[in-house]
Amino acid sequence: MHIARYDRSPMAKAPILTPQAEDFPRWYQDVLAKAELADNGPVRGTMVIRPYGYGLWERMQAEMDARIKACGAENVYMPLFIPESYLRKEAEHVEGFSPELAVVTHAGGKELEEPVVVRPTSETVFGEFMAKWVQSYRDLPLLLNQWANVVRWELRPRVFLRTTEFLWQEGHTAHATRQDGAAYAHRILIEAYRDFMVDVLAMPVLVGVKTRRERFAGAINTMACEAMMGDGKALQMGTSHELGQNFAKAFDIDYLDDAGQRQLCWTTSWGTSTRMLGGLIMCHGDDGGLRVPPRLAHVQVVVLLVRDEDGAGETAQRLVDELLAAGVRARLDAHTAASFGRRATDWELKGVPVRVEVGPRDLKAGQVTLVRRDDGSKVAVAVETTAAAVADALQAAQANLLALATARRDERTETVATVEEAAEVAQRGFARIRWSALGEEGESALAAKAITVRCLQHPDGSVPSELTEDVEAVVARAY
RNA sequence: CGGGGAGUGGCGCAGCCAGGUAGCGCACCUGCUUUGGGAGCAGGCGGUCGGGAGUUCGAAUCUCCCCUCCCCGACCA
Repeated sequence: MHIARYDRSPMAKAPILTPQAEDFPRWYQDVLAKAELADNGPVRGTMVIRPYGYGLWERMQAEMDARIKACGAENVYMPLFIPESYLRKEAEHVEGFSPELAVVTHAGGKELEEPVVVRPTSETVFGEFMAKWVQSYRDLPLLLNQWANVVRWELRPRVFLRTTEFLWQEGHTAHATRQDGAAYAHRILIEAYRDFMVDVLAMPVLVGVKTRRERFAGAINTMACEAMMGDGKALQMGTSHELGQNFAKAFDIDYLDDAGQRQLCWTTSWGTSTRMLGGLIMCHGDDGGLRVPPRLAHVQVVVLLVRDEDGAGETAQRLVDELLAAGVRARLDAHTAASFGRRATDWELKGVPVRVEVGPRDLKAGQVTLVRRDDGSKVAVAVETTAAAVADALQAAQANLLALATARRDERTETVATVEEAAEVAQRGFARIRWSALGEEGESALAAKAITVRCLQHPDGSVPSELTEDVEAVVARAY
């Protein structure tokens, strides 16, 4: 068994993609097009998600949905249209969202008496119906989730990262006590979100609480998962909010406790979106394109038939069948009308974790060539051991991507003492600074330089329940 | 909304200053030869040059008006 490394000679040819180091945003655009992930939609800020991109989203949905259900929530569907009056019931909420609302004023050929809003999020509709469904302490906690599209009119859209319409899941829950609501919002953040992001996406996200400035409109506490991208900038991958009793008051979500007393509920909401696709691309992508972690990949292995000679075609098909039977998401590329190099390059652009090359040359030796996308390694393996070798490679690739992303994050993170140092470090990565040394004044000063506090956390990475002296702010430039 | 650019086949661009048959690369289609790292050759399809008005024998090119988009600064999953 020999190990080789695919040498991408820098002098050989013009790069397929704009190199990351040359222009990171351009590289991102190139990947979207070349990996056939998405196009811009006809209306500014909208996106068309292509089959390969949507396949990744479907895998995200499946993994997230299982974790959300494991936390006890059930799926529902709420309407796209919301009466404008609902939004106005919670003062901070409407204030936070009004600039980006899409409002329907005309329908059915005439002007509507009351305009309807295209949901930017569904706290208000959930509030209205949770009030109806919750009567007794026995109805609590009420744990709901929905998968839907939402619309927030964006001034500076970027595909996946900030689009006017995007897909997401939004969870909404009602609880008897503040403590129970807080615990649940935290549980979702850790057990559903962080677990998924670290374990499946191989992204070493930080968790913490948002400052008052960054808090969700209408929440009393916002927690978030923050990831570092390949260029050192931060991306919020998901949020979980304690809404206190703000929405319960606005929508009369109350119940009778076991002593027959009327009590107001405590509610939460939490969401993750197609933005995670953007995060995935910018976290793991390299100059050869996307690199998809195996546990997420909807195409984990492509069996690439080099040439259909000497029974290579039958062997390739048999290997695909074997892999599928072993539970591996495998696909056959027998499109030999296209050159080998073209097809290899295209699958690398798409980031398929493992490629098995089957051709007459290897088969004469009873072998196939196994290539890993994460590190470019090539290994010759005996045909009959392919399935086992693939399984090992998938596992190793998953671990390697997480290790690489963690190493980069740690290399680009520095603990500093002053606001000036924080601003300096944030030019290339994350700066950690005592919140007591930064404060809201320091936060404002950084904001003038387009640097924000991504989250507050304890030095050990845990989520603070109160702002004790040891709490640190993670500050960075962000998408 | 403030500052800087650009609109020409699906994508990326040249042509404009010195008006005169609308071009190039990629992609796409057909054929042949290829196929172990982005194939080659030959032949093809495809554009009212962002819109309108004007100057002119003649406008992608000159003049005026309008529209749109992109990039950098205040909000967000």
